[in-house]
Amino acid sequence: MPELPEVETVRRGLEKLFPKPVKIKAIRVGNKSLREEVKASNVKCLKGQRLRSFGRRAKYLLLETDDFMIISHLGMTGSWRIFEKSKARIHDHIFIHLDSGKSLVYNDPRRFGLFKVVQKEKWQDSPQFKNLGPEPFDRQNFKGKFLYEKSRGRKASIKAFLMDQKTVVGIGNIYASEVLFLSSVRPNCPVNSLSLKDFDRIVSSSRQVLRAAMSAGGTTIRDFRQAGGSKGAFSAQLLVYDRESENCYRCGNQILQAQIVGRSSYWCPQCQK
DNA sequence: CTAACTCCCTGATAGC
DNA sequence: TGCTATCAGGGAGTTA
Repeated sequence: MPELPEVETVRRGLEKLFPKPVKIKAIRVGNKSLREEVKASNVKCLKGQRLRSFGRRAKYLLLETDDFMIISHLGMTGSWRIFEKSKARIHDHIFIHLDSGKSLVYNDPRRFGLFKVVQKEKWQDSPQFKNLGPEPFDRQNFKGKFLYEKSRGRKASIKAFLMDQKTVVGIGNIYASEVLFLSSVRPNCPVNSLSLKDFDRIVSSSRQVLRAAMSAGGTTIRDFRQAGGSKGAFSAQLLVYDRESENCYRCGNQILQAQIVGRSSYWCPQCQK
């Protein structure tokens, strides 16, 4: 569910709701494991800490406290919500009770998400942050030339390449299809056959799509919710994703759908070559 | 190293 | 109505 725009939307929502540090009064975790087990003994150190800032790296949320960093990944169906009164819902797994009386609650039906607490200064040492590519809005490192050079001699499709977090972070299945539509490149095109010019377009389209999606508060197909509970409005602006057999907004041709390396992909056979 | 597959898990939906 | 099969926005582990 959550790609960069969704994670960033949650981050901004939390920042807006907690502009000043808030103290953690208590933390409670459920007994079902997420991607990794969440032990009460590993999170009890958060009691008494103040939540100071909300960051993001790739699709990971970084909740900074006085001495620790909470690393949170939403998997496919994870969400952070703020409640005045904590009335547990099904699939609630983590409750962070704040001094203000509000509670931050993590809900995740499929439990593909991640929640771990590490020493603040060492958060980048976590294995999750090894081998990650550049951020899409890092103009120094994410550019056409970088993708061009990285792709030489490779056989993967451009869609697999773009979704690989070692190439660039934050792009998942929805936005990969959208980016490639804007770039006029078919998702199954082998990366080795693309030119520097193609990659320049792919880079600028990536930023364009991600920026627009963030402005709209992300994309809700089914589960995604902002921290305040609203859905993401970018669903209404999707050009190809989830539009199989519908007409291309640009040329009118039918949008095609196929599995590419195991994921549903959408494209216009007329606009994308 | 790369690339393709499989699995983790629950819920929604389509088809019979 | 009720059953079964398939699919879903991610990522890690295995295999060749």
